[in-house]
Order: sequence, then structure tokens, then C-alpha cells
Amino acid sequence: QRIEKMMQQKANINEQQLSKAQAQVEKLTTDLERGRDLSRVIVHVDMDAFYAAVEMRDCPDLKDKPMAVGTRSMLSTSNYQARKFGVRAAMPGFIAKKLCPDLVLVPNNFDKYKAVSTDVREIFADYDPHFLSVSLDEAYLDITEHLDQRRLWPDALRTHRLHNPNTGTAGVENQGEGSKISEEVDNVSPLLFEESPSSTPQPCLQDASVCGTSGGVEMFGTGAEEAVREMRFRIQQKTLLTASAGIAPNMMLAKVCSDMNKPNGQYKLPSTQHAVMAFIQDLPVRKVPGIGKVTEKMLGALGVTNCAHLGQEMALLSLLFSETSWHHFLHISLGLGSSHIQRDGERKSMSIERTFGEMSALEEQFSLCREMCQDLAQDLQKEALKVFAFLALSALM
DNA sequence: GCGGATCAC
DNA sequence: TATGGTGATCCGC
Repeated sequence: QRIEKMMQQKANINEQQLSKAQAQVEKLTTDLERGRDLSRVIVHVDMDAFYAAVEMRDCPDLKDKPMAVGTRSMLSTSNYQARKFGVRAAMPGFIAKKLCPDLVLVPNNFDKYKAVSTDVREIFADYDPHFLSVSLDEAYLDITEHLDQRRLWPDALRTHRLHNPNTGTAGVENQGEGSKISEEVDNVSPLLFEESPSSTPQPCLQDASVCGTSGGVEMFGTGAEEAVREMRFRIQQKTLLTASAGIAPNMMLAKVCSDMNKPNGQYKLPSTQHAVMAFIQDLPVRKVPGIGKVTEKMLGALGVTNCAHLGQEMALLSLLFSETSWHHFLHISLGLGSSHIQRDGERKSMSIERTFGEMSALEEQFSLCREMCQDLAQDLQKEALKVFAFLALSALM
């Protein structure tokens, strides 16, 4: 019905209205283009088949079987073997059983997922203390500042011990489905700065000039991709689970990018206008966060299926959709998105500021100031700790 | 301001 | 046998 109504509206649009709309879209486009921010490095991290992966880790019998987590009426997620049968998250378990009769159903263990999530978030905090959790298995990070610092770091701070008690060789990168994963969970600390009390940094740093895997030690570079590779490596060492990540200049793009090399992979979109536009063109609109089933169908009725179409039809879309909707579409078609991650609360108090006027504005500024000071103090403390540990290590060598 | 629709996990 | 629970946002009234 909504599509019918829309098509009717479309039939009543004349050339004059369309060209007027086109002019308006073009003006807004140049304004938006002027404000494009490519200076930030945003990362979206997503644990692979999270609940299913946790259950497989804790029950080796499940490892080579198609399985799903949930009930007979609703699945939370499934492992990759089950996905081959079409078994997906948000599907009723009894239907999944029809698609895949051998499917093993495991009930939700939320307390366990929460505990694992806490472990992963401790690692996130090392790269962005203000990271934003979307759910137990997903988060956005702004690693711009981390990278600035990281460039000044000595190799030791980017070096992590390989936890692989049996073989002592590489192979960690490929621990997806099918391969055996050690059941030991403790003693998985990287070489330095692991928060868990069980870890006592041992002075077994080998030839620091060796890059990559060597003698149970893995060293990472200073760039964004290397930093994210390191973060995923540490997640795997600590939890025995894999994660995927996307690196891009804003949240919308980072989210899409994290899907590109899933599972256990990552993708970096270069921070140039050209690369962003090229990336966006072929992207199906449904892949964009915020565009769901309904919007996809509405756009589909207008012949819009990818983001290039979105850009081409903006004038029409501006006449058929609400202002917030077509503004959203325009942002997407230009590859624009939020380039700074807002912590919960900050935005809300900003709107209170507007409502309450001058006095509240001052208080707001004050509390914001205080918050920043606290953050600074925290960062400083962390950095100091790292330098201290490094010096101690150097002395030992 | 409220309820319905959409979207995400 | 059997198709979730929750929160956010937008829109129209």
C-alpha cells in the first residue's frame, strides 16, 4: 500500500518540480562535500558468529557439527556450517531443523557471553577508551589518537607473545571453523600490559628487528591495518574467538567494511574522496545500516537497488520521502556518516542545554570539562605505566 | 505527547 | 507444538 501511494505521488510530479528539486539537491551536495571529514580512523569490530563460537569453544563435540544457539522458536545465531543449510539468526529453530535435520540446538548462555564480552572490551579500551558498544559482540572505535601515539612507540609495545603451548608456531590466523583450538584459556597473555593478574610479563623478547611471527612472538606495525590486526590477534589470544573489522573514515562505512572479509578478516577503505565514492557505487542499499526490508522494497519500486542509483535519483527521492529520510539517502549516496563516535549521554545533555538556556549551558561546559580532565588523567596514567614497563624490560635485557 | 512503523542487535 | 524482546528513531495525528 505504501508503494502504491508512493507511485501515485510519483505520477503527479512534473518536470519543473523535478528540476527545482535537482537544484536543491545539488546545492546541498556541494555543502556536504565541503564538510566531508576524512581525518578520522573509525573501526567497527564484530565477533564472528559470537554466541555460536563461544559454545563451540567450550564444547569440542560441537566443533565439526552444524549448530545454532537459541530455542525451537527463535535462534540467536548459527555457526558457519549451519549457514550452509540456510540456517540464520532470527529464524525459528523448528524451521531450521527442517532445513538441516542434524542441526544441534544449544540454549542461550547470556551470562557467559557477557563475561567474554567484558574480556574483549578490555582490549578495545586500549585502542579507544571512549569506544562505543553496539551489543555484546560489536563496537565502534576511533583509533585516530591511538595511531598518533603508536607511531612513537618502540617495537616492544607492539610485540605480543603467541599463545600456542603445543606447537609454538603460527597458525593462529586460521583458527576458524574446522581447525582445532586448544582448550586452555589461561596463560594467553600477550607479552606486555595484559591486565589479567595471572600474567607476569617475562623477559623473553627476542630479536626486536624481526617482524612478523618468530619464536612465539608476533610484532605489529604502526599503521591502522596493523593496529587492527594486532587488536584482533589479542582478542583471539585472550578468548580463542575470532573477530572481523572494518576501517574507514566514518561509522557508516566502517560498519559496511567489517562485513567485507568476514569471518576472521578485515578491510580498510582508504581515506580519500575518490576511494569512498568508488566503494559506494556498487553497494546494495540493503547493506547500509538504517536501510531495512521495507525501505529496500520502497526504493526497489523506484529502480534503486545500489548506492549509485541512490545518487542518480536524489531529486525524485527528495519529492517522495520526508526531509530526514532523503537527507539520510543523500548522505549515504555520498559515503558520508558520523566521523566522531558519541558516547552515550553526551548528545542528550546537549539537547537539554538548548532547552534550558544559558545557566545550564555553563554547567554543561563545566561537566564536559571535568569529564575531559578525568579522561586525560586516565590516559596519562596508562601511558606512564607502559613507559615504566618498557624501561623495566629494557633493564632486564 | 502518543502510538504505529521501521530498524538493529 | 512452535516465528523474540528491547530500545531508538521517525512520522502522522
